[in-house]
Amino acid sequence: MAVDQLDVVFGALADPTRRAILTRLTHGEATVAELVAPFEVSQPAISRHLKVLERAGLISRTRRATARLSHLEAEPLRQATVWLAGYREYWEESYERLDELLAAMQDDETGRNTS
Amino acid sequence: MAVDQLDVVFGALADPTRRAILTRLTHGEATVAELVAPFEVSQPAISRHLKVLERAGLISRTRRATARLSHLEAEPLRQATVWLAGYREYWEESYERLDELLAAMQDDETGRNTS
DNA sequence: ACTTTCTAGAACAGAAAGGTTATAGAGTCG
DNA sequence: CGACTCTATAACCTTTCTGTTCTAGAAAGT
Repeated sequence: MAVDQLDVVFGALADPTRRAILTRLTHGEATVAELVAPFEVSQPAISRHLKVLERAGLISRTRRATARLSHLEAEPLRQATVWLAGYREYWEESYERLDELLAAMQDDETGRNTS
Repeated sequence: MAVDQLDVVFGALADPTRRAILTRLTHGEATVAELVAPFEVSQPAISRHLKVLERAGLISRTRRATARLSHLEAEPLRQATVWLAGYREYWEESYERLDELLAAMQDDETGRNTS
C-alpha cells in the first residue's frame, strides 16, 4: 500500500486539485481523460496527481479498453481520521457539533464536501 | 485564522516533525527550546515549523518571560476531520471499527497518537 | 544600563513539488 | 497488421520546502 502512510496521505490531501479528484471519484470511477476535463491543467499533470494519490493508497486503478479507471480507496482517509481523532479531547466543545455534522451527513447526500 | 484552511492544514500535517510537535503540545504548552530538544534539527528549523503550524491555525503563541509558549489549537484539526468525514460512506465497513476506536480512546489516555 | 537568555530573521544550498510540451508506449479495433 | 486512442514518461523550468549557519532583536534579571 502506501509508503509512509500519514506523510504521504496528508501530503496528497494538501493539494486542492487532488482533493477535487477524490471528490469527483466519490461519484464513481473515472478515466484520466474524464478527470482532466474539469481542470485547467494538462493531462500529464493529472496523470502525476493520480500517481501521487495511488502512492498514498487513496486510489486504485483498473483498465477498460485503452483507458485506465481510477477508483477511490478510502482506507487511508480512515487512517488519517483516526490520527486526527487522537486530538478529539482538545476540541471537546466542538466535538458535539462534529457529531451532529456526522449524523446529518449520514442521511444527507448533499452534505458531501466539494473541495 | 488560517489562510486557505485545508491546503495549509493538510500541508502542515504532512511533515512528521510538525505532527510530533503537535503531539508534544497535547502534553501542554512548550517553549521553543523545549520543542527543539527532542529533535535533531536546529532551533531556527523548529521556529519555522512553528510558523507553519501557526499559519495553519494549529497553534497559538503567548509569552512567558523571554520565552514564547506554543499552545495547541485543534479547531483546524476538527475541520480537517469534518472534510474527511465526507468520505465516511466509502469505508462503511471499517467505519464501525473507527467508532470502536473512538470510543476506546475516549476512556483511554494512552490511546493518543505518538507520531 | 548591561548582560544574559531565548527566539526570529537573513542568506544560502539542495531537494522536491507542480506545471508545461513533446514523445513514447500500451492496448483496441477495423 | 495498421491506425487510432488513451495514458505515461522524459526533459525542462520555476517555485516552494526544509535545513544550515550566522546574526539581530526582544525581554528579564542583576
